[in-house]
Amino acid sequence: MNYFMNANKLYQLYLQLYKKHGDPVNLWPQWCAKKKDDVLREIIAIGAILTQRTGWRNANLALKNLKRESLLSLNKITTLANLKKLAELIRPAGFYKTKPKRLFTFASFSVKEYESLKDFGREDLETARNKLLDLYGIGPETADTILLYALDKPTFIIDEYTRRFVKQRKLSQNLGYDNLKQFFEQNLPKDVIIFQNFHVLIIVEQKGIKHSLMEVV
DNA sequence: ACCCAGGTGGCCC
DNA sequence: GGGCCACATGGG
Repeated sequence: MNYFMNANKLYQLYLQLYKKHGDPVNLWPQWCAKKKDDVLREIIAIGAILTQRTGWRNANLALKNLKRESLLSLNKITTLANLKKLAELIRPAGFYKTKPKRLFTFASFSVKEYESLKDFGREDLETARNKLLDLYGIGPETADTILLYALDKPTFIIDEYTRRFVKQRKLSQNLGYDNLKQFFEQNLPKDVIIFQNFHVLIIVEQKGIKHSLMEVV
């Protein structure tokens, strides 16, 4: 396979994007913040679920609705067990039959099993990742987004932007999730900051946007 | 009226 | 185990 073939080349590409677009902490200040409090960690995790197969404009509308009702926290979301109110508030994010259940399932897991998201973050990466993947509605991309940005764990996110980026630059033939994830992780220093930055830089490079996609903080 | 947007689980074979 | 497919909304 093409692992290990161009370790330095991929890192050079990262540095090139960094030079072109600047430090991602200035582009996505919340997601790349060095210090995150639990409130921010929870909002990032909630945002990761709301934005599944959905534009950020719509995910933001859902986040704003939750914030307006003072329900933008995992604890508060667990109080909405009948899902009707939750469905109503996050409706702009689409998929009203599945997303409320997904959000509630994740919130319940976190609140029941752990003191806080930071507490969940004390689990080692593989354990935490497997627990997330066991939850209804959390697939590899959402799990890795929560791990990388909400919990600051060194795991690489593969999303549509990453696939397009890899395809356009012909970095790898195999575009499967696990294959691409290994490709990035094995050809870069295992550093959470680099993983976070690279992912932001790929999106900025692909979309040309210069600001955080998540408006609510 | 179309098309798209940071996926996932449930089918089918 | 890989390859399809439905799923919902708001904005261009």
